[in-house]
Amino acid sequence: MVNKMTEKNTEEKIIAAAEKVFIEKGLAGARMQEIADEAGINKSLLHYYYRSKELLFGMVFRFAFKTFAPDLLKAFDGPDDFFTKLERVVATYLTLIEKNPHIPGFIISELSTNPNRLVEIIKLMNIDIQPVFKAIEEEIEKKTIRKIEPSELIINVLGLCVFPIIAKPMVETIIFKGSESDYKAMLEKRKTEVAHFVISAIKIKD
Amino acid sequence: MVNKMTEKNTEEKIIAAAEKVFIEKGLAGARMQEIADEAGINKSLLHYYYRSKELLFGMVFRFAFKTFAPDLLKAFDGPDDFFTKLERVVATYLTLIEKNPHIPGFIISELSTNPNRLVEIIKLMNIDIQPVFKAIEEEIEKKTIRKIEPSELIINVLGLCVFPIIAKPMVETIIFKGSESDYKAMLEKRKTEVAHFVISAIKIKD
DNA sequence: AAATGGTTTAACCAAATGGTTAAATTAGAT
DNA sequence: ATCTAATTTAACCATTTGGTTAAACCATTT
Repeated sequence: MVNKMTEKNTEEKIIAAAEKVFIEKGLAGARMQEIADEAGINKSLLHYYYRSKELLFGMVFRFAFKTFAPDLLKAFDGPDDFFTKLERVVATYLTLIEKNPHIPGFIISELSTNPNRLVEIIKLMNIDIQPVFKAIEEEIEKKTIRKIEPSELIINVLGLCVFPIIAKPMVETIIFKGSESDYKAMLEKRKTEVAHFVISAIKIKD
Repeated sequence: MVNKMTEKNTEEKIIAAAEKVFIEKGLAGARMQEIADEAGINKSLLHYYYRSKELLFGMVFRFAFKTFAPDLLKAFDGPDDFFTKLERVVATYLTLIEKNPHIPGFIISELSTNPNRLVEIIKLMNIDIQPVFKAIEEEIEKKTIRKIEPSELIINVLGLCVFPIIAKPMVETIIFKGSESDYKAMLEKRKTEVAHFVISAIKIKD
């Protein structure tokens, strides 16, 4: 056993480096040599452990997708009422992507150039949003929220969470006149404000 | 004069081809040869007319940005009341990006890898969202909408418009189980529903 | 300590890629 | 018709890039 637990072994170093480079530059923009340099190893080791650029990229992409796809849905079961869940989902998700701000854009961008990637990945993951659909429909029946297509509500919540992060340069430059601190403050505020906004759009008061 | 008005001249053919290829594949993924093939011309002509890949890309990027940045703001002046404007802005913008669905993702993605591009482009364009800020603040004062940060409202509207289009593969596959017609119907519906959603989130009824 | 098998490296390779060049072609002016 | 200047093309070039290979290295077993 080489692995001393304290320092990463080669495979881990490669994955960490590949994540960094691929997520930052995309499949087409990434260079195998840059990944090797980032990992501090010889380029041949990339092929020794992962065969090809495409295969290594696949690892990174699946990791990224798995990290970001399911958390949303899981957060939606539990005993709390719908609005509390919504608040929790948004706060959790925004915190997660705030820590990995390049990943949503990476996934969207790579899927845009190669939507096929999604087909394979979904086979291995079986994502089921049916429970979320059901939860929304129940609220509509209970008349706690107004009639709305569940798909529409889900898309809205996702868009409100993801957009300010993937569009950071534009938002920061144009809306906040280049002030990164204002941008960050906005992100922080959205952890509560997005749910607040959505709830005030759908809640039926009586 | 070579130009017969009916058929595009070489420069135009190049730009059209470059738009298609760059917007589809991004700067890093695009190939000069592919652009030449798409335009039906010799690769040397790309350099003859536009010097380098970077310069040709700059043309395309500025065109894309100019097409998509300002329309939003312009639609916001006029005599109509705030909610009518909002409805019009959303419908207009969604129609525009529906016809060019790859452009928003293209801009976001390229700015993500090189935010510096935005700095130059803003010099040539001077985008001023101040009027929109003001319009929102006035509505708040008039108590037609609840107290909300203007930046927050703008970001929300943009996110609700842009997200379902840039995330098409995910939305279509996961939320609509692969049904493109359902996806398209959703987009169509959003031309009115997004404004409706936003208005119900901010309107003060009395 | 010698053998073994996994790991790592330097050197190398073929294909791809952005870009150049010089010749050929074309269109308009004289 | 001939000249001229812009346009277009094929051939070429240097560099980059993903990938391979064979030798070196190193830890463990015997």
